[in-house]
Amino acid sequence: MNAKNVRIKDIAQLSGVSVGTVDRVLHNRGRVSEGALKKVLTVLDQIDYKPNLIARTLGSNKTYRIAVLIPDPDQDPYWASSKAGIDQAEAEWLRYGVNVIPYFFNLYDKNSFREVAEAVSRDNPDGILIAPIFYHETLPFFKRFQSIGIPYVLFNTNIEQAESLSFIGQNLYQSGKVGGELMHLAQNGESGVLAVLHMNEDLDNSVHLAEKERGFREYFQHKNHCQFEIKTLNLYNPSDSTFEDQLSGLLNEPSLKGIFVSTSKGTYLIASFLERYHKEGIKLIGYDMLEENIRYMKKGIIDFLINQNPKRQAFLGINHLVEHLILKKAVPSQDLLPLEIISKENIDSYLNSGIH
Amino acid sequence: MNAKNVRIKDIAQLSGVSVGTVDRVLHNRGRVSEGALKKVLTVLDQIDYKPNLIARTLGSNKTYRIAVLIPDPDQDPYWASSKAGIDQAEAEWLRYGVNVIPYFFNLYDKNSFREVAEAVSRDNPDGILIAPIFYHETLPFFKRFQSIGIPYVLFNTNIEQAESLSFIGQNLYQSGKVGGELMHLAQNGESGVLAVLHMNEDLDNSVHLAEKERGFREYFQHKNHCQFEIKTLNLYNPSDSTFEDQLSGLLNEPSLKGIFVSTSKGTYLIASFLERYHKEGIKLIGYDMLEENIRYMKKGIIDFLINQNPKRQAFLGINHLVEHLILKKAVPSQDLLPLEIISKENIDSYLNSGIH
DNA sequence: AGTAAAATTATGTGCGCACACATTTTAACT
DNA sequence: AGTTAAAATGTGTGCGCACATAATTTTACT
Repeated sequence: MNAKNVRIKDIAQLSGVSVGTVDRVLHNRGRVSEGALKKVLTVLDQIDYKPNLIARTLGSNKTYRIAVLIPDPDQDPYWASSKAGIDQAEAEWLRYGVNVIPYFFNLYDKNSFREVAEAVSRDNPDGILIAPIFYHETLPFFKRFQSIGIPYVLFNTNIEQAESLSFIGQNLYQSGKVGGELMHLAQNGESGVLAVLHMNEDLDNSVHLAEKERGFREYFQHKNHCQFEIKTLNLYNPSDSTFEDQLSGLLNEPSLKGIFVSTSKGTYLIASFLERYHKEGIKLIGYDMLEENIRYMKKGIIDFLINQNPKRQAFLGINHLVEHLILKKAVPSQDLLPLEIISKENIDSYLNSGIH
Repeated sequence: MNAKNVRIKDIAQLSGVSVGTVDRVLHNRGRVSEGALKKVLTVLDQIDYKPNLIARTLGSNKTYRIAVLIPDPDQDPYWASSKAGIDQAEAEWLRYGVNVIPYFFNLYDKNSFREVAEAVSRDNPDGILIAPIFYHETLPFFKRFQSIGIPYVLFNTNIEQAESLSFIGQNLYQSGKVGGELMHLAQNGESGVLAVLHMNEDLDNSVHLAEKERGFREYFQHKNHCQFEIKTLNLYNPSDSTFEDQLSGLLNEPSLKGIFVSTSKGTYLIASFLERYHKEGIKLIGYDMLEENIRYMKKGIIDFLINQNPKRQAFLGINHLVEHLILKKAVPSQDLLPLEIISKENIDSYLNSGIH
């Protein structure tokens, strides 16, 4: 009817060249004279050409391979969610010739990461989505990927120096502040002990957890009528012998009013302890809608969850790569997801809704 | 790598007829002899033919007209958000031959709705997206649309009897409960007066607001240690003479502890009154991230907002219609969006993120 | 049997794009 | 100026499908 779409043919006509030339300009294939290039570019500048994705995939029978480098989903339900997002994205793009190839590394083993990353660069994919949870180990690979010209997108954890195509995640500092706000809300009084709890093998290597703590503390800093004392506790493997000692030390603190856990897996672990020791009145705030966390929230043991939406993060990561590779669109260098607050009353509404 | 897809051509070859015949069988267009029909059907039965939807949309060079029936965006910023979502969806699908035709009706005038709905059915679009805020006036039109075979999708407000292709919105009852939960959290004590405030011309006709109130009250019903008294107030046009009287009557209530406003526009109107009268300590909870609401939230006058995400609702509405019309996909009969909780600390994270 | 009409079946075209290949223009030499 | 290589540009084909149209077969009737 109206608003006919601009086709390559139209661009060719407008700039007085053939479609072949326009094609070469659009794809930077060279072999175009300066004059023609200029003519086409001015036309492209004036109109808003959006290639017909459908026709494109039909025309070129290409397939793209995107490598995904994440921790083994079997080790942690958080990463299982990421995997789900990746699968969903693949299902969506499969018909456009996109193949996603997952590479899993051991969450607790840097060497395994190195090996797998090695394998990725050997397989030479068209694009890479990566969760760079090992800071030091990841850096050299970015250089490598860059030198062989494979675009890579980061998610979950940002590394500024990575010079990645784009990062998808959250503002972790602000996330900590939201944790503080919720903790404050959940409290009745204005004093007592609050704990920040990290569960990680290697805290030095994981700046992201420290960022959350900084935000949490910052929130209370600015509330001068608050008298809370904030303690930090680093726990490692739950099977470790010191684990239970350290934790029960904390839980026996009589004026303990709340715990803020910086990781999703840590959240339900702590919840299980609170339940076991029948500690009530201690507010618990943690991360993500893992199955276990949902259970403890419905039981009333977890008060709030901040949703990092691992599924959507991974989904968007693939999307960005596809947009870059196939649609040749400019992707934002940062895509910060909202800090979703999950409570007992709205949790179901999140569970029932798709990824969107 | 991946299994080659079966094409119409292949089916033709296997059954010993031409592609034209297969095409006629696939689309039930008749004009096929019994013998040929049988041959094709047996082949179709044995193999799993999935038509290439991409090629299909390319091949049939149809254009689709989708009518959108919503209140005038100029009357209420909430509906301006919806309009924005519609525009975004149109931009996305324009190149695939989808045209969106907006029809606006007067938010305060049922007759205007009737007239515009009449116009829609006269124009005979391929699909309709509709915000059925006038319950009684909308019903007959659904019958009409059904009889002439135009698929329609509802958003914002659900009408069970509508037998629509799909509904996009939120669980309003649950939304009220979230409001209750947040109000409870924001309170220091466990007693006092809480107000539920509706701003609507015609409350009888708008079940959706009543649903929110029901949820809100229900939340406190089940908290037996709560001593709150909940009052309901219906306000109409803010330019009305009784408006200010009614409202100041409420605000002068000495034990008023909080106000829950059921509409987005109402939220900032009340906020402006709270600010003008310097009423502090009255917690205010309302709906949606309208510009005005954002301002009052940052000022600390609005404590929480529940995000209905009008933009995304409308966007998804168009998407569902497109998926039904063009891609012939099965769309879910309900798409309930999450009840997003917005606070001072996470509001920016929502503002910075796109629609996704 | 012969012919026209109807029913059935086969072929051709275009959708917008990518890409291979043919053709023309320009440049670089003898 | 003439020849050739190189650069630039244009043309043609196919992707899988829908749909129009052409070609063929079947049926009906003189």
